[in-house]
Amino acid sequence: MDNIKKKLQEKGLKITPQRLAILQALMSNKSHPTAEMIMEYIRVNHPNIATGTVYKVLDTFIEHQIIKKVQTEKDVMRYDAIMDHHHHLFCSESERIEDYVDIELDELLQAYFIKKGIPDFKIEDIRLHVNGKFLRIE
Amino acid sequence: MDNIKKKLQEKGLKITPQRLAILQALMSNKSHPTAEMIMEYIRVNHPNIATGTVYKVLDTFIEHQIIKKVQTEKDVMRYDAIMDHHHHLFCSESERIEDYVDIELDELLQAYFIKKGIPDFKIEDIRLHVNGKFLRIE
DNA sequence: TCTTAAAAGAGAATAAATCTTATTTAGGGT
DNA sequence: ACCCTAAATAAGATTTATTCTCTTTTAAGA
Ligand SMILES: [Mn+2]
Ligand SMILES: [Mn+2]
Ligand SMILES: [Zn+2]
Ligand SMILES: [Zn+2]
Repeated sequence: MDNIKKKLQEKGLKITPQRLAILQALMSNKSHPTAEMIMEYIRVNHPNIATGTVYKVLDTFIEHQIIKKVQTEKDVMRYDAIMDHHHHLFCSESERIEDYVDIELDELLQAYFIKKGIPDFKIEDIRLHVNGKFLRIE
Repeated sequence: MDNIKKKLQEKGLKITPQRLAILQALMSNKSHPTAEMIMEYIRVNHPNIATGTVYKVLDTFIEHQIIKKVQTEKDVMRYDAIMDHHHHLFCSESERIEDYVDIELDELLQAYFIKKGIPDFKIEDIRLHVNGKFLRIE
């Protein structure tokens, strides 16, 4: 919880109970939760937190690069507190999304694109969306 | 327009003016349009098409693998009529999304994952989301 | 041509996200 | 420690994208 505070301070953000709760929720839940799921989780200790506050805080975190959005095919956004470069595994028959870290792959891609490039495009970031099936229940 | 009809017939779908218009709109517009954009486009010739019909038709097309959704960080879905395997270039400062076809890359990735695999996961499809900036105005 | 299941139209309903305004609060300055 | 104020939150209305329900229309096979 102290390093959560530090994280906010580093970005020059005021430390509020709501921000701490939301960030803590995101950091302890690696399943890329929705805003709704975060609210449910923190309502236990913060019964009066407003929906708008949650969305506002999430936006603030994104702006300050504390969290990221995870794009899905559903009409609901999901959030990710892990900022180290990583890819995602999407289950093709459920909403499950897992992180996939692979430095060897990243190096391979980097080498490939440094050599080849993409015409008229300056690459900033490459992420894989790997669709498939998990062979083990989480 | 005839091969659009054929496409529907192949999937066992009834040929309706609405479906033809929507699929034609999608195939002539490579910018990964939203449902709203498709409606705007086809309203010129189909002024009475219902919003619900457009969404219903799009869903039907997705079910029958005639089109695909394109995931974005905005709260609006985008659609893609190109079904051949390809990746996407996302502009980090606008809504522009372009196709990126690279068979050499696909082969590289395939070789990599055949050799390495992902533990407890059966890969079905790999797509790159390349974020960056377009260096030439479209 | 007739029949009927499927599709479309109209508009209400929902769900996610955003906005507005009043109130509260964090934290720097005194 | 206390003030001050800009920033943050609460509450609830609003918007926007999407879905649903129900009625009417239509495609296409018999
Ligand atoms: Mn939405
Ligand atoms: Mn929505
Ligand atoms: Zn992640
Ligand atoms: Zn595409």
